Amino acid sequence: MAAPKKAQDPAQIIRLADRLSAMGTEPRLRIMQLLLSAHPEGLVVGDIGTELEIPSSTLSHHLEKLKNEQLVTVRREGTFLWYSANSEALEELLGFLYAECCTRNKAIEPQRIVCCK
Amino acid sequence: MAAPKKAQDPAQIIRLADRLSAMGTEPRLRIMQLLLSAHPEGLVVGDIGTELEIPSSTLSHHLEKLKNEQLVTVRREGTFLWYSANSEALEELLGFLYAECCTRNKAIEPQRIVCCK
DNA sequence: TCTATATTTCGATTACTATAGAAATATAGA
DNA sequence: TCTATATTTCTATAGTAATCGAAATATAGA
Repeated sequence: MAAPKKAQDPAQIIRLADRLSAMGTEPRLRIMQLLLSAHPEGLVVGDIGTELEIPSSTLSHHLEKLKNEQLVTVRREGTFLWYSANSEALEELLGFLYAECCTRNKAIEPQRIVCCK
Repeated sequence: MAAPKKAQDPAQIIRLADRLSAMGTEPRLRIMQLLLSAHPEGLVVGDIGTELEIPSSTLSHHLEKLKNEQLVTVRREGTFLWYSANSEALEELLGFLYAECCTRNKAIEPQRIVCCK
């Protein structure tokens, strides 16, 4: 069995950076937010576009980017493509940030993330 | 007193997206990681550059970007500029992601972030 | 097969973003 | 003031990314 991925693993850092970047635009962050609110079924492309008022070709590019970074998954049902948030990728990302900020270092107290509000 | 910022606040989404984007390159994610490991004192620009092998002009641009997004703070001590991770901005970011994934929606179980590994 | 609808791909434009050498600026100390 | 060191700004280049209308493709159903 391979050793667990460390935060210093160059490939992991690059993957995490790419995922942060993929979520780092307003339209795509809204897409992720919307898909999470419809988790785990997800939403059809057309409904995402209608909800967020994004032209279909633009939306298609954004979804492709999120898909390339494994932040979303797709399944086809007839003519429709259902996009869902990929909780595994989000877990890795959130786990990394949590570890860096709250565990490996003590920049943020855990209860400020976990309990409050 | 102003109402607490909701996740739907357009300005907050844009700010969070900009911060995700700012951390969304390998060099800048490494810078943040390094600054967190030296938190709260932070590090001098030259030491960051030496550690990560980034030319000074390139590093300066990366630091400027992180500073513009409030992800780092700077203080001068003589000739040296000390950069530190800004835990408040990181807390907002981590809090948002945690809420979207674990609280508002149930895409990830909290204990998968908080306890494991 | 023909039509309607869903989604992507094409093509083009525009605008950022990362990079880094060289020059400029800032501070401390002699 | 002069020098040394730290850091930024200038300048340029190359690559990447966001946008979206129009055309192409995919699927279902009549």
